[in-house]
Amino acid sequence: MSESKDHLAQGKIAPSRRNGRVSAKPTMSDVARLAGVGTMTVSRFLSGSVAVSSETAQRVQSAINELNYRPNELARAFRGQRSRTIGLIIPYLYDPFFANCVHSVTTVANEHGYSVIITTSNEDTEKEFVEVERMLERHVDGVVAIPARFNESRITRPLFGKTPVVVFDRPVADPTLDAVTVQNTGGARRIVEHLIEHGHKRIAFMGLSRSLFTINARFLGYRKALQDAGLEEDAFFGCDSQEDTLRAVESKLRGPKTPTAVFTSNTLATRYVLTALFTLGVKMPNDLAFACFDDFDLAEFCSPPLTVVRQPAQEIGRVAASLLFDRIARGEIPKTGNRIVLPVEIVLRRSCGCKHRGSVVIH
Amino acid sequence: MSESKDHLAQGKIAPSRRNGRVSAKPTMSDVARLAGVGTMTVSRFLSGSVAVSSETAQRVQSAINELNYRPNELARAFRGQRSRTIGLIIPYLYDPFFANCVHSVTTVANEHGYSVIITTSNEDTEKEFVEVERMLERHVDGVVAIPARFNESRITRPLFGKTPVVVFDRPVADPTLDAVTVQNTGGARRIVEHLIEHGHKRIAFMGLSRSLFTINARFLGYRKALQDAGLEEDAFFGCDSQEDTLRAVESKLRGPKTPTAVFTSNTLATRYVLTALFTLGVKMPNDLAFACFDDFDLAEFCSPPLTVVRQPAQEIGRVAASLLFDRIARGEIPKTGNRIVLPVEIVLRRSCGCKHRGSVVIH
DNA sequence: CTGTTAGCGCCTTCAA
DNA sequence: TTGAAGGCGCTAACAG
Repeated sequence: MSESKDHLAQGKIAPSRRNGRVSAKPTMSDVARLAGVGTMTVSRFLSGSVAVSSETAQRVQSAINELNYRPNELARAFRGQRSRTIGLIIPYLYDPFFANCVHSVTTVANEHGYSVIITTSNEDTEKEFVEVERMLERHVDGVVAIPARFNESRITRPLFGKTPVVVFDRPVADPTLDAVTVQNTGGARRIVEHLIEHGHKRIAFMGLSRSLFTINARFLGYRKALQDAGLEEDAFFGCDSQEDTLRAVESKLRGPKTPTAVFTSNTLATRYVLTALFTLGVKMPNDLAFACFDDFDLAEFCSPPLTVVRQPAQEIGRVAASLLFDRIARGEIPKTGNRIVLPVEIVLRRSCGCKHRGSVVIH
Repeated sequence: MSESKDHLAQGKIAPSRRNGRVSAKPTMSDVARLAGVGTMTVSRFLSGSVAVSSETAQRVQSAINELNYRPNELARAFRGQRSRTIGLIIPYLYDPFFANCVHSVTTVANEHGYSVIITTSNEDTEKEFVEVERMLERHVDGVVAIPARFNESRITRPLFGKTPVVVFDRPVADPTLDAVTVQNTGGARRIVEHLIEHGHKRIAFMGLSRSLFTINARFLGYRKALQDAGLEEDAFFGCDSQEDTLRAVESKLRGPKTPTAVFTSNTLATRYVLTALFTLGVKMPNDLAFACFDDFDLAEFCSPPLTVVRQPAQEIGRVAASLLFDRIARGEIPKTGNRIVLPVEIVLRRSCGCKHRGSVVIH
């Protein structure tokens, strides 16, 4: 009895204390008090989990309006099991491919009523690790990630406990994680075959580090195409900066076996190589035929328009996010994750030497 | 007495209950129990707010290691005043300018030990509003936003209560909000003057809606330049799609007063107009001189290389985020917000008719 | 249909 | 230097 009296007393002094604090946000019990009901009635009214009489509903609603009450999502997340938040990790944003992926992931998440905590790793596995921990401490319900330098990434099941994880663009060693990738090898192989069909015998490959999954996969496609045609490889990994790339391009062009075509393996390398060719005054496609992985706005307006392998960026993000929400809904961690491989599209423009445009989908 | 006994009893049964639940994350009291100390000692050890004896520190540390304990950031945020989270709202991500802004905002936030909740409004003020509410419910410590269609945006002080807000790229009507923008008018004016210096008398302006702050500000710069030179305006607002833009460009070129130069007011309009010119077979800069607002990768490789007004995208995001953390640290909401205007840079390439490259900074 | 109780994990306050 | 008590706002579980 005395206990319950205590509670009542508290209930009575609470409002004045509240009013004392100028800016305290109204809480559910403020609403309950004003409406003359218990907090659970307010809670139920908000969640709709259990019916409340339409008359009380009215009163609660007006109390909410009057106080301009908003539920404290932090308290909910803390109390319950779900934070309604997912984490999103990508290397960086200035690659339009990554930016598009982010756009679709956030869109899907918001459609599910979720918030997205985003972070950029800059390909730094240590920063990635720190940020993953931060996300886990915030109890995100799941994580979508493009792992930094895939093999070295510390993104593995044990780190996440029972929090679902979907990686995309690059898989990871851990087979229990879901992964969404594209036909990197197939796409690269096909476009190099196309260059071969144009009659090229000496085709160079330019890329960033081979320790990046996508770059390596594309290199393997390039290699396969050359091997099948009995041609010799000529690959350079190390387009880490404009200067390095310029040096590499220069030495290739001055070398004894000057390539007649070049294939660049992602947007960044493409930019560096194009700049280098521009600097050196090389004319495409006559001096050198050109094709690259990753489409971008205005590839159409380059001089000449560029032949590319296009990835469905938004689609990749959408599929990865959907997969994650699937996992979250089911609540179980699979023994073996899904491995989804999306098709790419070859877009023929002029830089390869084609006179006519065209496109082919590679599954 | 009986109360305290109750608590002790609870303390004793808790571990077994815990061990019963397979996957419960260890809590601070688990650590405390294992280390044979009170929870406050663990708390103090973690925060470093009060010294603990090095011997207990040892024990606590090993307990933490053994249990692989991570503090529950959700509980902290709930309990305390700070969520160590900021909200970030942008229209969309496929504009590289916006993507770069996001990159720098998240980088700055992470440097401050903060997480970033990101959302895209797609220029939809309703979605923007909903997402702001979600962020507020999550008790973000502050918000950085590019408001959707600035005048109509519902981003105003009352909505946010005492949560600090910094808008960037576009200001809002509310003068109490901090705003970071660039020299839109000055930059546009200068580049149009440059076209005039090339001898052009009929210069067209192409843009999205004038209800977008940046577009309007750039238009005003364009207008000023023409007025000062005694020339006639020729503006089109409505580059909302490729089709609309193509139609507009076509009719301009067929009209009685065909422009000899065109200025496009952002990346999107630029892309549409370039595509239209390409489709119609217009040659730059001879048939038509060209200049645009917003630089982008590979503007260098367009045919011809494009003359642009470049905004310091990363810098804008960095300044906006820093301003926000300033506000968060001070904890007071200003009567009148800061209005920071950053310079832009004119980058002369070939599309304007220049033979030589060059650049000028406009403050 | 509605209310009461209890406690999520942490840290502030008070007491030793 | 350390510990105990209490409560942040919410909702599951149990009464009525």
